[in-house]
Amino acid sequence: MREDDTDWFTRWEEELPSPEDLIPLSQSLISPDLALAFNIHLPNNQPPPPPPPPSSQANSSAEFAADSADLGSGATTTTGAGDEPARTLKRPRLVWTPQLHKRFVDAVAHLGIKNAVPKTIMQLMSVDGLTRENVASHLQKYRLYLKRMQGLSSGGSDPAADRLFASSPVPAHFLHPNRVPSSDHFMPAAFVPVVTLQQQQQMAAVAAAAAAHLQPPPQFHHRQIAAAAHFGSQTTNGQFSSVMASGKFDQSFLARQPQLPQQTVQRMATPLLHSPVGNYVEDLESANANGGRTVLTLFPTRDD
DNA sequence: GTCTTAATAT
DNA sequence: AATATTAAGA
Repeated sequence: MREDDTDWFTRWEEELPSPEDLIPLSQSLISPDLALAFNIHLPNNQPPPPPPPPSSQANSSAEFAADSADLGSGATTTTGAGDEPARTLKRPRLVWTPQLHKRFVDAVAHLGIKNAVPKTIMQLMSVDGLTRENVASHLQKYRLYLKRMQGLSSGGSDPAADRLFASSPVPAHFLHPNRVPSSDHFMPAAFVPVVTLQQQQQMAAVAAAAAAHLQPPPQFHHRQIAAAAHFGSQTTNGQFSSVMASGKFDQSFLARQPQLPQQTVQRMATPLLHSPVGNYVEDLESANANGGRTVLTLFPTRDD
């Protein structure tokens, strides 16, 4: 049931969110309970404009949350009151949303296999609050995923597994390194400064509720539910196909060669859009016997 | 010091 | 289950 998809990058580009699309909402980290208790609702986002070529300039940073906009750049804050938290405080678990993962994949793709190490990936992603460890951990898992993928030539596709990873197309070079991406195609428009929002939080919550066959809180709209439910289900159709006919390729990315000196990564991320805004929202994992675990959710925007 | 991998913890 | 943390080796 796998179809060939050699145009994945086309789709990929199309899916790049435009600056207007992202709502840089700065928000201090308020305690999850607080956030949930007051569950804040998002402004909304405007209809998605077509994928503009790089050079579109945006000014989206206009509307900041009246609530608490400072935190945006600087230290991680945990509670609105104090602002010297970082140290010694445990960060909430990061939730790798499809959007965030996409960013990760983009970063890896653009760095080139060789430079795609946690630190550089992290830098390229330029997601405020994202740590090297976050990336390292994700990278490790992602590599395992790719490896697994190679094992499968035809036939099996484990649908249930790896939903997240399946949500972003795997660049061909990841699988067959023979090709050099540099000279060729794409270069995704521009990274947009990220990120996070409560939209996300709500989406996640709704998705969780949906998954748990629960009834979502009344304030959510159907569209949101649909969107939330959608992500993760498929999104990506036939990304792998004849690629691995021969069985094995040079796993340059999977099994890394000797270390090489790392060089400075120039963040191609939206150099001049607006100031990097980092926001996180704490979210409580609900609907599960989890004991209310706190998570860090970084999320850009919509989904289609 | 960073990276990678495996194992283990939450 | 997903993510974090740690250990050990390069």
